Parts: sequence; structure tokens; C-alpha cells
Amino acid sequence: MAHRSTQPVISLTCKSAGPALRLCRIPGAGIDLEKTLECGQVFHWTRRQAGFIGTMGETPSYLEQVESDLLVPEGHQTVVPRYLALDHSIDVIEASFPKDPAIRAAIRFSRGIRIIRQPIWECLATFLTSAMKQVSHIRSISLMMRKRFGKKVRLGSLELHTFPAPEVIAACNLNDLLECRLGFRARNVLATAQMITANKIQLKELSSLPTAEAREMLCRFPGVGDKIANCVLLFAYERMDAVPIDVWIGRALRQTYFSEDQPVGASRLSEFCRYFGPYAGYAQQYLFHHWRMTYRKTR
DNA sequence: ATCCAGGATAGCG
DNA sequence: CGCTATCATGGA
Repeated sequence: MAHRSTQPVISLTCKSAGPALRLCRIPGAGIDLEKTLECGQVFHWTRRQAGFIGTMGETPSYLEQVESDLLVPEGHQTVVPRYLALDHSIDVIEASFPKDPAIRAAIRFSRGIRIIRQPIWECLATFLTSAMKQVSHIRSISLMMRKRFGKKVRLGSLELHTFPAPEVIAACNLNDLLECRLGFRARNVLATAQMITANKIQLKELSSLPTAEAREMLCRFPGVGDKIANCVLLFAYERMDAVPIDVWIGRALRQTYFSEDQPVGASRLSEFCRYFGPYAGYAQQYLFHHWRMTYRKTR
């Protein structure tokens, strides 16, 4: 009973109507929450007070880091560690990386990032909107789609929106989506949602396929090529060896591992990434984050 | 104003 | 094969 009075509580809305949210403290297992939610793998989490608000699938939540622990809403003690992949053996993963200077520096800078477990459709649709967009744009598009088409869910007095289901997007017309500033990506998002709703490809069934075959299937969706397919494989299908090659990681790899702007194509870079080992996707995320934060201006 | 962004793709040689 | 222009939109 003495514990109850020390249980942390929080009120997430300005108007302090309703009971405050009761929080639980759980071990963070070495995670850095801020890096994890802001390193460019997921886009909808929003800073609120000392933590972040957002949804894990249908579940609205609040996450806050306190020293090495996490504060989560009461009742979320199981779903949060799964979503944030706190079970990943980060020591094993980092020990599997090659020991070159670039990797060492990236580990030092990016330590604490977890490759989280995102809902498959949400991940696929979000990265469909990511083509030729800055991270801040992807984020605002995701939030607009949620607000306009998502389901309203409540956490205490706080209202959030889930990412709209494929059926909801499939029923939209192009102009609805264009209002979320999707531009030329709207066509692809709509057509992909319609393919899924028509059962042309079942996303869940790809889980049982070898990575190469799952990638091939993902690339059948309009607007999905190797890069976006690899994002979905890494961030939603738990394929830790999948490496998305984008402009940033391309620059990092060429400048670090190849000589002076020799033309090195994406396919050759992709081959090279086997060098990073069985957790190449993790290594890629470390490098991506380090490079993007460090060389943003200087190029 | 000009350039570029966690790309994909049709259309060329 | 590999290379290029093009696709909307907004921040720097």
C-alpha cells in the first residue's frame, strides 16, 4: 500500500479534467528512447511533456525514459517491450558488426537505438509516402493521414489516431489522399491499399517466406522498389539482414568504403552490405543515424 | 530563387 | 543491362 502513493502519475492534456494517467516503471534494457523514436524508422511519435505520445498499432500510449528505465501506462508492461524490441540482445548484435573505425564511431554515437516492431501495413504505407521526402515531411503526412482517416483512440483524456486500415484507404478517392499532401505518392498508396483489400497479396503470409521471396512480393506493389521493400522487411518483418539503401546511407558507404566518387551503383552497395553480417540492417541504422545527424550540413 | 529530400519507373541506347 | 527525366511538395 505504501507503493501506491509513490506510483508516478501524469496528466497528458492541458485541461486537467479526468483522472491522471497512472504510470509503471519497467527496465529499459539499454534502450535510448529518444534515438529510437527519432532515428528515421518511425515517424508519428510526438514529444509530450518529458516523453512521447503515439500509437502501437491500435494502442495509444505514452513513453518516457527515466535513467535506464521506462515509464509506461499501467497495463502496457507487456506490449511496450514487444513494440520497442527490448528483447533484442544488443550486445550480441553489436559484437557481430565488423570492427572498422566507421562502425565503431557509429556504435558510439547511435548506441541505444532499437529496430522496433512496427505493424506491417502501417510501415509499408508510411514508407510508400517517403519517396523523395524529408523526414519531417514524412512525419507530417503520417499525422495528417491519421487525423483524417484513422480511428480515434483514447488514453485517459488524451485523444490519438491510429494509422488508417487498408480498407479505409482503399475506399478513398485520390483527392482525399492528395489533401494529405501525398503528391505523386497518392496513386501508389491508393493502389497498394486496393491490392491488399482485394487479397491480391496477403501481408501476413509474407512472414513465412524467405527474405528474398518476401522482397520480391513486396516489390509487386506499385511504388515499392528495393529500398522501400527493405525498409518494410527490416522494420516490420524483423529481417535484421535487410539493408535499405537510400541517399544518406549511399553517401556514407561510398565515402567510407569506396574511393573518391567512383560510380558505385545501389546494387553493388547492396552486395557490399553483407560485410556488416547477419544484423546488417541494425548496422545500417546506426550508420544512417550517425551520418544524418553529423554530416547534415557539411555534406 | 534554386536545390534537394530514407525512390520508383517508363523510356531510352 | 545502365542511364535519365519525371513525378508533387515543402524546407533549407
